[in-house]
Amino acid sequence: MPKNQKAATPRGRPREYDPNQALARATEAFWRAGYSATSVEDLSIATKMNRPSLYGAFGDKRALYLTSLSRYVTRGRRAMEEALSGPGSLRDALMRVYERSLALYYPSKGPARGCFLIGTAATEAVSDPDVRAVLREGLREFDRQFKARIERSIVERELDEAADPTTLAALASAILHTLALRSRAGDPAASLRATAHAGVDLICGRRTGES
Amino acid sequence: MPKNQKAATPRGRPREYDPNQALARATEAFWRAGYSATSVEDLSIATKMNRPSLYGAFGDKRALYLTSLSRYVTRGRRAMEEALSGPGSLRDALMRVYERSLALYYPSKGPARGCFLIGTAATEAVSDPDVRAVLREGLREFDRQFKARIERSIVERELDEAADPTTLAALASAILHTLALRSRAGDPAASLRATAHAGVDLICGRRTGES
DNA sequence: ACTGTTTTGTACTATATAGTACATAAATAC
DNA sequence: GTATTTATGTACTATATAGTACAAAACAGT
Repeated sequence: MPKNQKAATPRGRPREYDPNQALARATEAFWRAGYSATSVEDLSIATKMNRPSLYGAFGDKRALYLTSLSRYVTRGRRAMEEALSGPGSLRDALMRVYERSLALYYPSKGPARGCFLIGTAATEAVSDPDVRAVLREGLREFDRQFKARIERSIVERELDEAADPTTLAALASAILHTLALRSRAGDPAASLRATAHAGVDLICGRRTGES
Repeated sequence: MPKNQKAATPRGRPREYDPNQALARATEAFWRAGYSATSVEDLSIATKMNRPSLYGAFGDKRALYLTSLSRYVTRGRRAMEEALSGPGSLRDALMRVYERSLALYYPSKGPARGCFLIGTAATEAVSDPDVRAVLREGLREFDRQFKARIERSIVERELDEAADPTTLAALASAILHTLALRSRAGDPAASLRATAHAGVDLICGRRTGES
């Protein structure tokens, strides 16, 4: 039996928190108020960890924020892969992405909060190069995925082969960005759903107004 | 001669600051770092006003931020009216809006900063109803102006009368939103210009890839 | 010159916040 | 049991920050 593997029960006093859940709670705190307006005290309360445990587990506030952002981008990437690779047309796939995003932006309880990355990292991005890098790479990742799905639609003759996947993907992302922003501005979900539909119609080549 | 008018020279010690310029400087400070990360001390330095003068002139930090936001929206509305009412096609008008926005988002000196409203108010909007109201109304104002210009294009037979001005305006705004966001994420201005062109092509009814 | 008015600049208080030192607790290894 | 290891909880320090009190300064009117 090789003993390289992590010990079933580590040495000292066991943790009283679940690191993954704590990170989720910290993310929610940042999501509501943004990076700068969230104090370490707020994070301590949200995660139910005392301050020294927080520092021990995640480092300082900035490191915790960057970890939260990375986790959010990773999970977003997976959710998007799933939504885009599902059955149906390009239109179906895109609408699945937007519907899932809206479900995230409007939690069943609590106020509309939009996208964690777009809603909070955009503010810090100008003054913090690391946040900017995470934001830029996150947005690029979404661009890439939209682009790959659009390329597939061109290969499958669903879209005209004259269509440019890069710019169409940028526009599919633009729809996502406007949903992220407008939900945080308090727009009703129904109006954003309509916007998403109109955007998808345009991208998929149906002129607005046609039935 | 009626004496209701404001005195040419008011009573006490004259101000050593220009209120409008001070507001512009405060806006720049908020623009860089966001509302929460900007301290009153930062604002005092940026405006070259000492703290008591700041409070006397603009109230507390939050009031100053709301005033800065309102001023930005007002000026943005005027700039947009000008850009949209200028000569040329709908395509020309929309591109003027985007070009002017990019000029604002990428200052000649200093790092890219995106849109002040979108880049900073979106973060505060969830927890501050007043900021949320300014953000929502600001976005709506831009929607309204795009819509009015699009309606004009329909009347003038430039656009198909089946086109829906409301959703097309929402998409024109979406292009603006993605520019605002991506510039803050550090994307190069040239790539955003390409995105704007692609979006305008789609809105004005030219399929991507056509010459 | 004197008075009243408004702004400025210094200095202060009270609180919030980040980060850490240290004693205690809870587990494993022997 | 005893030592070792890791986590927890309290308490502390140092700094940052918001907001204000108060005296001095700079003007107008008389």
